[in-house]
Amino acid sequence: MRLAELSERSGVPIATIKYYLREGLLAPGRQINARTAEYDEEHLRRLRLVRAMIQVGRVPVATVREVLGHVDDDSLGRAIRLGAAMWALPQVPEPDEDDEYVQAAQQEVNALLDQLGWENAKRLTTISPAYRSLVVAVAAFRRLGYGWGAELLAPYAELMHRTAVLDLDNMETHPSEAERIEFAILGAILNEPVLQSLHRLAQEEETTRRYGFE
Amino acid sequence: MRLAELSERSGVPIATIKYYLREGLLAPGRQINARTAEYDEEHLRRLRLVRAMIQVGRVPVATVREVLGHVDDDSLGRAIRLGAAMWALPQVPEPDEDDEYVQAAQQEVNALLDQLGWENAKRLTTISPAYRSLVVAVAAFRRLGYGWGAELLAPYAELMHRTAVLDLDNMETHPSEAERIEFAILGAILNEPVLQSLHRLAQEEETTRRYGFE
DNA sequence: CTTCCTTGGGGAGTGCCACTGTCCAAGCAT
DNA sequence: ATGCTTGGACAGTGGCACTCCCCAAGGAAG
Repeated sequence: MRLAELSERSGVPIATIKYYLREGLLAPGRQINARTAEYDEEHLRRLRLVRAMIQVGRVPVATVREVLGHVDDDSLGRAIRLGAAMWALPQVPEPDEDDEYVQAAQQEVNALLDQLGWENAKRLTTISPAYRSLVVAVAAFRRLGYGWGAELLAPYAELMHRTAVLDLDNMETHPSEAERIEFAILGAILNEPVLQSLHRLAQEEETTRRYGFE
Repeated sequence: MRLAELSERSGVPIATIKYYLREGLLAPGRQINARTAEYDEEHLRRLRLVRAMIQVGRVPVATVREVLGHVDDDSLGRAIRLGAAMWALPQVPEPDEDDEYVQAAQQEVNALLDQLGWENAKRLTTISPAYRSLVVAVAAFRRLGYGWGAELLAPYAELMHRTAVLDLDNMETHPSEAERIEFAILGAILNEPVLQSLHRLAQEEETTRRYGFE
């Protein structure tokens, strides 16, 4: 298929596809002659994945390129490829280690991990972006005068753990290793908008149950 | 306190505070004379809230202004003020009603709401941004060939509902109505980074439990 | 064969957004 | 009085995700 058809079937404007090609998010088509290139179903699939990451997952273009590099790298083990996808996701600014609120938040989060018995996560605290962004968020609450301690966080963490179990159970229903990897990476990125939307819907539902529409 | 001190105590650069003042995110200080203005603790608190929304919550400046307008509007009822905060949050692009995947996703989500008995949420489908962004995310999955039906979504929705119950329970521990409103709005915005981080941490924990570090 | 339209490539430009640098006149401190 | 600081205004700046425009090569129509 030509560029025009690729554009039509994916719904992505031609100029944007050219941009993705230039940025290395999409492999070049098979060159038929100097001025014609041929694209196949695999290109279409990859293009849709890129679009989903950028538009639904709000992943920056540079990060998409990085994530796709891991997807295509057969030399990596499974945990590494999963980790590569999640760790490349958008991050909040680095926590300022000297800030007193950040230090307090760190202790709070560490206490939480102890309380939950998340030994593996504890070992990753120095490098995990998820740990760092949690610290930043908790510190922001504390700065505003809201104690957001391990005892309040724990029930949330428990629920999120169950969510992660669902994620991995779903992933394991896929038969082939390659498909599992793609689903996991896709899931790590696209699940979050789904969860966020469900959370907001649930808040609307629960708020109106308690207080009505007014 | 002067601008310089406000900057120092909040950690926000002076130029940025000036920008927020211009954008109407922060009330002007009490004018002492033509070239001096005085700020108080309330300004500091508001500034920290603005910063948290922008940096941790990734809320656009225009949206922050809108949300703060609702926070300060005493004429609104509680549910409206809560809704105003959540509905102003960043959105994915509008779903394209003509797209077949979007239509299928809509039916899927409607079936889910029926199955869960979320009657109130169902009544809001035409206007709720959360509903629309859920549809967009589910449609993106379907376009990539992954069925993401009500039966798979339901357990996630159940967990998110419990999360929302925790949110509102926490909110109700605050004694005054004004404080509850502020906490709810703040929570709606800052809770999401917390949840997202916990989710990723839980995924890391669960992945390494199942597959080790490799 | 010639004219005209289409195609893919590539660089430059656009629009948005969150800042940030510069300037200026008025205060204040010494 | 002199020089530093302050608050206000406005014009950049930089990053990012596109998007426009032009070009030369093919192919189609007459």
